[in-house]
Amino acid sequence: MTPTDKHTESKIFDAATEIFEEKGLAAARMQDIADRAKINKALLHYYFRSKEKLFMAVFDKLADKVFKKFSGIFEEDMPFEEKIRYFFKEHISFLQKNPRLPMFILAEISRNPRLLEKFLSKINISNIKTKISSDVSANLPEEAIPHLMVSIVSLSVFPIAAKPILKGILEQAGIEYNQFIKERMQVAPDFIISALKQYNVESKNNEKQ
Amino acid sequence: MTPTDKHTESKIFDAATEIFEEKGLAAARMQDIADRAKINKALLHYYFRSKEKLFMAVFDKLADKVFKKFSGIFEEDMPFEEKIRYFFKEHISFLQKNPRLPMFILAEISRNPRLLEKFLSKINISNIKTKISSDVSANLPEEAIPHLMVSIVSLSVFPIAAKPILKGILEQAGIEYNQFIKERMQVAPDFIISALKQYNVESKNNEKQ
DNA sequence: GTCTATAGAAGGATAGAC
DNA sequence: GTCTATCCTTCTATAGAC
Repeated sequence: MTPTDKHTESKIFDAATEIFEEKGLAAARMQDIADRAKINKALLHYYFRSKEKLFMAVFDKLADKVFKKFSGIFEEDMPFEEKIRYFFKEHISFLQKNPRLPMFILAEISRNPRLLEKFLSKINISNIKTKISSDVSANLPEEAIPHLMVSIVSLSVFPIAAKPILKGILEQAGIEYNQFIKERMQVAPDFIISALKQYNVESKNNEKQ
Repeated sequence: MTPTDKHTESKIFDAATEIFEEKGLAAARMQDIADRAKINKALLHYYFRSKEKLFMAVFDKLADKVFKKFSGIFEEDMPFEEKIRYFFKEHISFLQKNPRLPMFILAEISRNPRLLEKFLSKINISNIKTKISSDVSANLPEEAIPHLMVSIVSLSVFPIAAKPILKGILEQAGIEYNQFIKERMQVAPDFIISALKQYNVESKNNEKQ
């Protein structure tokens, strides 16, 4: 099955995904989507009723995709340090294949808080929290877990979400963006693991006093 | 001088700033801006010619504001560890006062790459790089500086830029967002400094071998 | 400088032929 | 199911009175 004989509905859906990811809901034009899908504008309404409904279908699918990736990783059964490395490898290579995805989700939610509900209904945060809790060295206190998680996500998502700016700044400094991101698959987990090791050292020193 | 007898031009500018930050260029309406400024829609065009020009004026001002804050901090004369702590304190409290600013800049640039040039022209990256280079312990190799910088910025910007999502997730876990961010002013620099200390320890061990 | 009224263009949505 | 033609609303922008 080649891309050209896919059914119309999925051609529309794929085109809509590209346009919405690129421009966001407000700037996207039904005409743009029809053009990219190589069909007539009226067909968009035939299949999806309205721009709003088409957008919601796309957003829902993409939010799902993100969450499957995010939460799946912590289910893997491996030692914590290895899991952190696995997370960054998996996650950054996923985001590299979908570089517009994080900014799309973040920007659309920040402009339409009603989308947040749709998003939150997909996660069960305490599941993940418990999982990590049992993983991490007993030295890390309960309250530190959410901070660790936010740090991990910040370090993995931000450099991809801010790609255009970061790419621009790095190039001013003579650094190639794609190479830099590849390095981060190693650098970022090193960074986190170092911080946790040092934390353990300091905890032991405090116990001795 | 009370807010009500400010000159019309600056009333419009302030209203436009709020609306554009909140909705982005594409979703913002000239009527919204006129309403918020409590003047007539025609006056917007009298003072700023077009929506595009009004937007550019706002974007330029806000990009300036961000960069003054970002680059200024590393000019301070203090030991590196203290500087990191100072950066997070200053930066997070700045972003808390302007919570929509980072997402506005990131989202608008990612949707209109022409804005990037305007933004980049404001920075001199090698200045900052040299400054940090001379700050950090001699143990950190040259190539690691950009990674350190990106990690610092990721950890400070992301939790604010992703506020709506993060707030939603934290509340599901029974954690209050503002309190959490306040804690990060301490947690994030601790995290970075720990990682650097551990890095130094490992470098010394390698030398011994 | 500020307002009302309106022109003019763009975009979402539908009717109706095939 | 798919197309052309067109309606109708919304929005930017301007004309012109005060």
